[in-house]
Amino acid sequence: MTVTDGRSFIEEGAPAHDFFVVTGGRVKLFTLLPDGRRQITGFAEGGDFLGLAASTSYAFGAEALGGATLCRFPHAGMQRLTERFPSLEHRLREEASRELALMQARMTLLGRKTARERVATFLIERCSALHGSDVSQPVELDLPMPRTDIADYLGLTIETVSRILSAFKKEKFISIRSITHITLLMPERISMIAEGME
Amino acid sequence: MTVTDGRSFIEEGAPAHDFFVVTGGRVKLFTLLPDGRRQITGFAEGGDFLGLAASTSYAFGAEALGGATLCRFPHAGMQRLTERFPSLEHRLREEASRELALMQARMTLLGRKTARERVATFLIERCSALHGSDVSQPVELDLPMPRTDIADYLGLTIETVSRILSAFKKEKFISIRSITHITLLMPERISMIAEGME
DNA sequence: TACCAGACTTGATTCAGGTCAAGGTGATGG
DNA sequence: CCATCACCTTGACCTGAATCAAGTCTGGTA
Repeated sequence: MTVTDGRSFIEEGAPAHDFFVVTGGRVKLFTLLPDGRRQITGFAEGGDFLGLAASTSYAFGAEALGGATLCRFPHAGMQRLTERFPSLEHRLREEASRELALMQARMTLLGRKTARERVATFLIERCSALHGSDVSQPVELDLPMPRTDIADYLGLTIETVSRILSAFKKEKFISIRSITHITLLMPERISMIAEGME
Repeated sequence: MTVTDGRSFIEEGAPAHDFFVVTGGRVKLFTLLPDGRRQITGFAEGGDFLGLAASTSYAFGAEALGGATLCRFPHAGMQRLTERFPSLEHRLREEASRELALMQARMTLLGRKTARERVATFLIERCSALHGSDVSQPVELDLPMPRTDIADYLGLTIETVSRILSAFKKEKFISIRSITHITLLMPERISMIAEGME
């Protein structure tokens, strides 16, 4: 199943019949308020599961971020599979647990961190998604999502995200080679900021 | 296993050996930043599972809220149990999924809602935890947690929570019979505010 | 090479919620 | 019956991030 850029393939609140696995590209998950305010609750990429949080209806919407491919599994079929392979059930629970732990960290970010700390956390998060969490030397990052998405992910406005990236650049913590391509010059400093220790 | 009021029984970051079920009383889960800022990521009560989000170390701390009783299950024992009763694994996943959906809603609250909307959401949440989500007539609520905890749960300060409750009272949406005892006089109005539709 | 549209940046101003600082309240014990 | 302490409320003021408003950059097109 292929989804083109910006195409929505899960509608928040729609009855949940399927379960997805991202096989290629990237996807963003979000919830909306009636007046259009949006919270991006996560990004998913190759190998990630989608729809674990689904009961009878989806608790989130999902949209491709620059083209993505997915595998769709109807719930009924999944149930047959888990009955046949009980270890799959275990795997799914592990996946859900990992996601839960991530979300707790993100709740702390949204509830208690300053804008500067949020952006720093985001950079470090991207960084350890790609490479390990080695924070001792410069790292090149690719930010495949537009600033709007970063803002909606961090609970900020696009202007604030932009301003803080500029500030980090002026402070020589990062260099911005192009809109999507950023180098962390001092990852350990950014990591400190992310944890609220400046 | 009994835990007295305010007693901490899970240390954030400690190696996770156990899994808990709350059998009585209430418990709060939280994460801390190095400088003491706190985000309460959830409240748990009778029947709730704790530690689903645990991998090798706990992603959160936990503390009793006015005395609680718990059942402790070592991970190893759990594993033996799930091997014996595969349906338990399924049950755990369901629990984790439910929790995931709740957390997505909470991320939207923390990232995108105003203080007024957050407090309204909190009241409605408490309300539907006790009774159904019938929002048509006055409901009596018991808030067993101090204002500090409500504030840390909503990503606000205690002063803001207090001010907004007072405002709701002046607007005749609620009446405050005592610190812990609140009546929603117009639940449907509060519900509207919670969703950002005023 | 110049033009255009969409995305990003930057600046000026505003405001929601935080901070700081007094009070109030009510449960407990002397 | 009053003192004390912990928790809550209220007020005055401040500030970080939002909002409003121009620019600027980039990549695609002719």
